[in-house]
Amino acid sequence: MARTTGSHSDITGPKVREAALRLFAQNGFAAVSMRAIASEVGVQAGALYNYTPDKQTLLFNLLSTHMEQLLDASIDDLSQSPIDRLRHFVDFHIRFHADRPDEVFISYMELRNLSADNFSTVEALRRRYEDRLEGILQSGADAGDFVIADTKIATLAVIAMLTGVNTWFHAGGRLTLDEVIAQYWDMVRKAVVAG
Amino acid sequence: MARTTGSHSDITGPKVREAALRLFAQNGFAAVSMRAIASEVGVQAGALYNYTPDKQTLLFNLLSTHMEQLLDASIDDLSQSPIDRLRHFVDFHIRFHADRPDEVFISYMELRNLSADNFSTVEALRRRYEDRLEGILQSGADAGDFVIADTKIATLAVIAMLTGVNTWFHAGGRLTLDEVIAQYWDMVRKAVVAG
DNA sequence: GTCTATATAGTGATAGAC
DNA sequence: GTCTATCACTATATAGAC
Repeated sequence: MARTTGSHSDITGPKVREAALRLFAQNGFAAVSMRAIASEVGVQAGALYNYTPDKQTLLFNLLSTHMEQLLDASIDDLSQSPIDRLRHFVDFHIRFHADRPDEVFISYMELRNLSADNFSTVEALRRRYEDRLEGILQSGADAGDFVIADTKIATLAVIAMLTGVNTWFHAGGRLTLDEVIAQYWDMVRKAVVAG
Repeated sequence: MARTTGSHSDITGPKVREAALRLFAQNGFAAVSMRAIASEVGVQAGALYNYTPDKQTLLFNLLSTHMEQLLDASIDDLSQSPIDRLRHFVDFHIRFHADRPDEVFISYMELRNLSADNFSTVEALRRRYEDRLEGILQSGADAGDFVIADTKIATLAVIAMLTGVNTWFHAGGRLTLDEVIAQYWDMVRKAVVAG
């Protein structure tokens, strides 16, 4: 397949998103210039506008794609017991987030830099993910497996606790991810059962 | 006490810090200009430099002051039982942070905008606070009151969970702060005792 | 598709008048 | 202590050549 000289859309597009993701995570959306992204990709700033209409859309695409992948990957098997569904959620959440530190970081840090419309879209996706965990906790509470005063609070508490792993975990550190997951599962399990 | 016309140092100084805090929390350090801060205070941009040598120092002072106040206020009574010390920590942490949403927010969001030296200073204060909780958990584990696989992980998990309250709690909402604290205490207590 | 050049506007910080 | 004016940069985004 012959290609016009200088035609690299299929290569440059992903490189722009990867560079933007890394730089946004490292320095913050507002502190990263289009020139800095272009420099990282190896093109001039003007060329970036072949791949995004503006800087705002670039950020939005990174965040919405991440949230959609999170929702696609988080499968809740309703045929299992609430305790098994919760165990799976904890394992999945920590692994998925540990694999994508930059995406997770900007998803928390750069929400306020989204336009109002874009924020609503991302926020709706986040709520759907939270609802998935709340469904598990509610099922367990209804079945008498869990003792939870308020499932919404418990949902937010568990997610905050699990996502916090990303602020300190690094592969090759004192503990393996399996060990970390085991202890978090132990704490989450105890926190929601009778005690 | 006579005062020279235009001399408002004792008023303007705090106003500058308050405006910077509010704007940094709302829009992010990098997105807030000195002109925007000045406008909020009611002076021209040049006047701000009577109160801070530069924008970086303004951020640093907000963060370090907050961390020092946190450390000063978090008193751990070693004569109490580990469970009572932990209960007090949970209650204190949630209340202190709920009272200072802007300070807490920028303390997490703007760490990367600190210079290397300033970051080290703030980071050291944060570690001292974490160590306070880890001391409680270790005492309880040593006494057999708590069952904790790794006290460092448990420390980070509990702090992440408690600080997460700030992302959603607003006074006057569905639940009072007392109710929120009661449920978080229930979850934390169960998570660290035998189960 | 990428380049160079540019329009337009904003930035942190400083100098000197009052 | 605050003002106005300004320096030296940097920003996003666009136009038109190739």
